[in-house]
Amino acid sequence: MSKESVSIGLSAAIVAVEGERPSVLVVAHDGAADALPFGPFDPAQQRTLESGLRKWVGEQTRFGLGYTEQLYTFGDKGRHESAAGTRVVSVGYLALTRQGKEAPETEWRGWYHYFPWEDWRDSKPAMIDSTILPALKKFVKDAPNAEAAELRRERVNVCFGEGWDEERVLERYELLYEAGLVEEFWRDSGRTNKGPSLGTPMLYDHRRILATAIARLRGKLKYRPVVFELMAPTFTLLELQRAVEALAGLRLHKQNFRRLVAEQGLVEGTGKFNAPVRGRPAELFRFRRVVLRERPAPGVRLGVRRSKAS
Amino acid sequence: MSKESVSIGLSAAIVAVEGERPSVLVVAHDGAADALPFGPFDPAQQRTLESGLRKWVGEQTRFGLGYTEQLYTFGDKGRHESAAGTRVVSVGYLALTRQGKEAPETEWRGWYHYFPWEDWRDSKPAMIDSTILPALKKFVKDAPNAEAAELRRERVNVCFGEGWDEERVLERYELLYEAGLVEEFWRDSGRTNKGPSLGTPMLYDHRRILATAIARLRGKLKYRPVVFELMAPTFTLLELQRAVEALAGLRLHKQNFRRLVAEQGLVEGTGKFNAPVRGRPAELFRFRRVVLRERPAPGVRLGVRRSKAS
DNA sequence: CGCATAATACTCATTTCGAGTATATATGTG
DNA sequence: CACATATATACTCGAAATGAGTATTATGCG
Repeated sequence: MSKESVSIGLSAAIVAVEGERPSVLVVAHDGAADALPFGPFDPAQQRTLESGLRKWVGEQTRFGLGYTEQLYTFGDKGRHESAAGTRVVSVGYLALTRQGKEAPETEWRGWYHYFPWEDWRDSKPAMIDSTILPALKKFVKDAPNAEAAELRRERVNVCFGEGWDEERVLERYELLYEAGLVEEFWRDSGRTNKGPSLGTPMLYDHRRILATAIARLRGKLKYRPVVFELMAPTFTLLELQRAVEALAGLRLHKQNFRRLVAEQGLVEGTGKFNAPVRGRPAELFRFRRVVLRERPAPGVRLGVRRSKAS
Repeated sequence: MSKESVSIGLSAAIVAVEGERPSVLVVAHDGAADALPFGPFDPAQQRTLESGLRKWVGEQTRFGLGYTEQLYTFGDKGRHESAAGTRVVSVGYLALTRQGKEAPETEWRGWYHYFPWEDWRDSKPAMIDSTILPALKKFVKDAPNAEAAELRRERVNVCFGEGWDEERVLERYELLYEAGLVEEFWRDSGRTNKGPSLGTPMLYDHRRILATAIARLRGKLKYRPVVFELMAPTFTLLELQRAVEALAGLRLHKQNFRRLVAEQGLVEGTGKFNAPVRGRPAELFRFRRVVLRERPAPGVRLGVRRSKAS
């Protein structure tokens, strides 16, 4: 067995929501592609991978992390190599925080810059019908044989066909990658893209890690009360709804959303009210930490709405 | 930064179901603890982590893997160290297969040997009330301070309290580990256990990886048709139900289970029937692969039953 | 035939879900 | 102040999903 050294890298998709904008902390040097905060894992100093993560994220970004969750470990050759030629295996994490002032070299960026097709809040993004589906149709036709074409057709249908499943963020990104619709595909294969390039590209496989993070978060929303990690200590129900909508990329039915949240005992009123610009003042609520004890799987069930009316 | 070398290990929880027994492929040397098939990742030879996995699993166990899924990457100090003292970071995988003849050195072992408290099919396992809860009560009392005690109380309640959530396999194992109720805790801390030791221990952190695998599989069952990876090409609905029950560790309501499976279009009848020992013959069904195209998130929803009757 | 046993079909009450209407409380405008 | 507008909150309604059960059908066996 040959002896080639491996090093472990840690990347984190650090997510916050500000009003209606879900954002991710990126390291942006001029000219170079945006990157997720990334650091090496030092086995001599750190007892666990996660403590290593917390340490250098703290150093690099001055952020205290709240909820963190490991996402996936990527070790693909060619996707990420260190200068010395050692193989880098990167472990991706999702971390939730309240948006604060970013440290030097980093900035908050709305995550739909990277995934414009994932935001269905206003309406179905036009690019899906105008660009994505035609290009994917071609991708199906270009399959090497009939069986492969059938497989591709199924994937296209599951990802972008009838019945939008907001959780399939990674599947959609991977499909667009294979179809050559995102810049990373051309960069990784060393060729030049002559077709459309969707969304803002990122360094290495960081957009894939971010896709994994969004997918995981959208799923988790429904059965664990993770949104509250992103909210201020008190908030109105509409603010909470907007945060969930921002993350899920969908509009929710207001009345039903409040019913669900209330029924599940996720929040309690504070008796105080906000001072709205117009309209009736809304009560400020806080998260009821006790539900973690009371209910086996509390989460913000979505209560999606399918019609147009509000 | 000190220079300590790291190596990557790959472990796989290879799962099959035989009748009512969910089982996992283990490497069992006499005397030594059972281990998951485990091998080093050779960065020089392998392009991706998964291809590395497939290669040595094939060599060691002669098994072709079907569905595989990465689970989690563990790097805790002390939980797994190589002879040379290098730090081993292990990437765990879940793989599903149909049970066949095992290769030398490996054998199929029912996974409830390792997690006897997870099988609620007959009834709530007696050990929970007789052993686990009393010991955990003591664990809560032994907390260093009141706040820690409260945290521990919440965890105990979520893991073993009212409302069994069959997916929390990992959380429960970790809690039992910290409370010193599984052998690995004492082995890892170099002390001798004088209290109860629950379930069969495994090498290194393999039981933790297996717990992660079971948790993931139990979750996935409900929204992806993964059970069919474990079934023969044709099967009766009761066989399918028994497989799901075996994995989930719960009994389901027969009539409702068939309604769900049928309504979702997961299976189609073959027109053939089995030859039962007694009773009316059951139709043999096969998995309808097309649902992967038709429905966004097909899965075997459970239809849990809460009463005793069949 | 008359059981026992299992498969399959059908019924029913309750809960959940999506959608919508109604009412309450604020601001701003003429 | 009356009224339009905007937002918050409460309540209603029908359709579908869910949990639980009864009824009927098809076998083998004594």
